[in-house]
Amino acid sequence: MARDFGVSIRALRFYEDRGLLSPKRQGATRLYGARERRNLKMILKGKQLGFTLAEISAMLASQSELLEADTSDLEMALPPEQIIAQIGFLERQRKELDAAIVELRKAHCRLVETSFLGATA
Amino acid sequence: MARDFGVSIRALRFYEDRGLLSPKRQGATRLYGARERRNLKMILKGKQLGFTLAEISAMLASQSELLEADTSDLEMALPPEQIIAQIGFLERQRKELDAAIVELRKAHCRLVETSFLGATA
DNA sequence: TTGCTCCTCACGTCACGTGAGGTGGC
DNA sequence: TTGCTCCTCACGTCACGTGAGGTGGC
Repeated sequence: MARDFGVSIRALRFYEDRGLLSPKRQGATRLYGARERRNLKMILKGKQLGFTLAEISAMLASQSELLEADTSDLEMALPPEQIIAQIGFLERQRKELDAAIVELRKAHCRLVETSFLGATA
Repeated sequence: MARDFGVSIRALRFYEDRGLLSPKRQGATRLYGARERRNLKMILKGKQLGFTLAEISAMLASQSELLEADTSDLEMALPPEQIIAQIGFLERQRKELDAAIVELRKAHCRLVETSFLGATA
């Protein structure tokens, strides 16, 4: 049903298990409505931004509490400090990634050099 | 013993379980020698560069096979194509990280703006 | 004796993947 | 009847963390 979103059905079950989704049931079969689609959208957005499911769960909760406004969904559920913290977290990761990439590039260059030396020797 | 490396003892057990380390035993107590220290160094280097333990395991194996040269340890155990592949892999991750950071920054700006509006309104 | 480190299970975490075995409706 | 999708356990994966309960040597 809701695999227009490109997620596995197992993932949907898992989100349901964690309380992030709660589709209606018709017997055993799950029925995903507009609300579930909105929630799934937020889940995927949140994941893409590097939040854990626990954090996303909190966002969904705080969102359904103050369901007055209807902002871009995401930002209304996020306290600014959490955004700052998340940015810091992601930037640290990026630094580590960059360092690793640089080092691998160097290693590759050295390998190419030495193989040339070996070929011409 | 070998927590000069800043890894948990559980991690050492785990690496041993995976066959990446094989310390001698004196009764039940493990004795980590020079070889284990070298291997642990490679493990940590490999992890830092984003390789899985399975990949690192293969490196260690191929390294002990051709234990003739004694290059910077790391590069000798890495076929160039694998380096290239790993660089590509890490760069894809970095792109996703960058996109997420940009989006979070935008969201934060919008939040600050609207809170100003709210304060002056 | 107290306190320290070492040990071995073995379950918990994170976000799912992957069968195993069974059902409903066209 | 065949084939399809849906379902519910429940174990597997990745890299460990975290007790529970017991031992050796100063």
